[in-house]
Amino acid sequence: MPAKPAPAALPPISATDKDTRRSRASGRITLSDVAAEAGVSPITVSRALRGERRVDAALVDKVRAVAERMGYVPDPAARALASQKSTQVLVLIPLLSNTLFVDLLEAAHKVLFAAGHHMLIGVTHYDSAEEEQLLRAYLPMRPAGLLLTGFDRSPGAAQLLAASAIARVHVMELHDAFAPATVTGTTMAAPAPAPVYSVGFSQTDAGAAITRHLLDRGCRRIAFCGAQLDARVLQRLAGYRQALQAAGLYDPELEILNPERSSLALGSLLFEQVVRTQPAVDGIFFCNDDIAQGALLAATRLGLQVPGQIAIAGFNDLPGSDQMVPPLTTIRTPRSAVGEQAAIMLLQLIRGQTVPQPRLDLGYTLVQRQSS
Amino acid sequence: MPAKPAPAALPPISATDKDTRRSRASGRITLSDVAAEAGVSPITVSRALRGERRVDAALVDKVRAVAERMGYVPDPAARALASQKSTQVLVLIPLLSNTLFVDLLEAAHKVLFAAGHHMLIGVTHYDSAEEEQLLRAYLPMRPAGLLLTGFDRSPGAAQLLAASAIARVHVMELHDAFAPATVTGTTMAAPAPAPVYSVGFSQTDAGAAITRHLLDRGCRRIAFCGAQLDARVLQRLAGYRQALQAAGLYDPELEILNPERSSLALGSLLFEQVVRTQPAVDGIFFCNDDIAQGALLAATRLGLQVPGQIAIAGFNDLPGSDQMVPPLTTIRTPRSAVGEQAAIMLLQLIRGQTVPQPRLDLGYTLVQRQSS
DNA sequence: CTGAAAGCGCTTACAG
DNA sequence: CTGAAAGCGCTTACAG
Repeated sequence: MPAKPAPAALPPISATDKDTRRSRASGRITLSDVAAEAGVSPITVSRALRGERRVDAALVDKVRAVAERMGYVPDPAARALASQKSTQVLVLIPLLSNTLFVDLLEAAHKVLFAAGHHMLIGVTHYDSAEEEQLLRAYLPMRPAGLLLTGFDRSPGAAQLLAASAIARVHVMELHDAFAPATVTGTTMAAPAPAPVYSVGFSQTDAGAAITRHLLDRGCRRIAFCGAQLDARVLQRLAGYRQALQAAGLYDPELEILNPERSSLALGSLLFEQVVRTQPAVDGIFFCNDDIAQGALLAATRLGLQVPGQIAIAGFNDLPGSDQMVPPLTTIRTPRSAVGEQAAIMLLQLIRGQTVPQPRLDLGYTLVQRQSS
Repeated sequence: MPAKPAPAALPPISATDKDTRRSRASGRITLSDVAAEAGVSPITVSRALRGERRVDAALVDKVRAVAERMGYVPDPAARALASQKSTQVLVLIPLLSNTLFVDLLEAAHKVLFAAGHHMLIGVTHYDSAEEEQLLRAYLPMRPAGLLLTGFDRSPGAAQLLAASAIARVHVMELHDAFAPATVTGTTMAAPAPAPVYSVGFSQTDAGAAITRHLLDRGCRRIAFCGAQLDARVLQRLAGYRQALQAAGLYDPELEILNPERSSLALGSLLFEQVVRTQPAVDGIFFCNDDIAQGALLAATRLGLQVPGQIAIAGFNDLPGSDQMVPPLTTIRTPRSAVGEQAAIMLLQLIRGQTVPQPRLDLGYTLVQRQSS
């Protein structure tokens, strides 16, 4: 029961205990305990421990030493209540079962944890209603900051965010640099639109790049297989279209779109569908590596030569893609760097520092392997 | 800035604003606001909203209606400070990049979220020092409960837990039913040891079962390939040994243990190692599906027949195992059920209810596919 | 640079 | 079943 480790002696009998303590005493070492021990006021301890400037350096050292010796740990709840701000950072991602987001989370966690923040992870399952529900549940916890995936929100979620004024950074997509400013129609100067912070890369450009790669490899009838159909998949699709239209080889018949969750099994299915219904296809761009991996396995089962008869490319460079037979050509996405840089940007916002690049483009890399 | 959505009119000038409000007013709707509106005391609102029994039913309805209409949301920080307990549940898992734990997390989240709790996820990376650091960081947040993986802890972590008295459930392993009670050596009756709560299955039995399956399929020289070498992998290894010793076919030379993180690439490597150094091996039990999948890909590359020349079995039934060529025989582990049941058990502990089965065995299933 | 006072928004424990 | 008082452990805002 006691928060402090039990002393070597047996615990005092409860009656005695009651006499000694206040009724609600938690047994916890508080700021006041440290203050009394150090011979200063609680506020000074508070300031010293938080690293506020205007405290005598010698005092800071002393207070810190005393706090350390007493094993003092600040109470996050009390802190949050008094300061109206918690140490938590709310991170909303679509799926935990996608390595992409796990890598992002790990990288962000590292930066935030080192800065004394804690991550509260919310999984939306690509469902904007779920996302809104999570925001409704977690925003009252007054998170210090918010990390969101992309820009697609329900109107309700957008309103919650607009009303909250919490520092936030969007990841994996870049904010449209030329978004129209909201015009108020008054004679007063319209307030500058709140800047939108984003860290990612152009999904559209990346989609175009891998499509051009397939063209360069000699493919002429290139299909697009998309699952999930979230905003980023559709951006990759847009890139695919751009590239094929520029080459004069675009054919809408070759877009295979399936709203189901991306998986190896779905990849096999989509591959078989393409092979059956579009036998002339000589290359496929899969919107994600897992469906591309499923396609490679299906090709093995069917005895089809990759890339001899049909070239295959994926997206994201997920684990295992380099192990496939043949190894998968793909786009490597900088998700760890995105998580890290987004966390750094968020810290800058939380601290009220200026952010050098509100729209941080981290690019992508074409990884050519043997499947194309 | 305001927590309420901005009114249609322009915001008042700040001087006026100052006159109207207290200096630290957050603009938030509080319990007192609801109480004033409903014509009762704040405590009654508090009790009504939390569903405490001893409040008049009609009053409860009224208070709830008023709270709803005003859009009142309780402040978690204030609640945590006053009650000395937060709504958070701390969940510590080894790795987020393992589907196993993600499934567990999703299932636990569902139960806990529905009960008004929030999950704080900590990733230990199979490192007990990291785990201890996470406990040190998160225990001061006074989580309502704890979900831990297995029973391996550093002494420091064990001490933190022992001193905290927080409700906790261990997952994925079952607590040893016959753990020795700590004897104090005093003449006083030793206090009954605190019960340990666990939800999982016997990793050892499951390891023995899949090994026996390989024996049943006619394999006589069966190798064990283990990566990561955490406690659960070692338990599977123990099961492997039991089964082979019982059959009189145990050979320590056939245990290939590698402490590296489990991955497809490592699986390929281990497989090639077995084939090269132990050509007589006719079956391999891989401690996890991902290395087994890598082995299957390596077999494809090498042109080895599975199971004709060598049978392969995995563990956990991870995504993609059913898609491999040939599909992978494995042990399906009930991680979603483990997450769900562990969450339910934790809620019972948090609420002070009795737990019908402190040691909940959810079993496992042998899934025979074409790789064996 | 340091501090006394007030308050953050709830719940506990005690009365009635 | 309802409430007045006190308090949870911090920080803010104001003085000096």
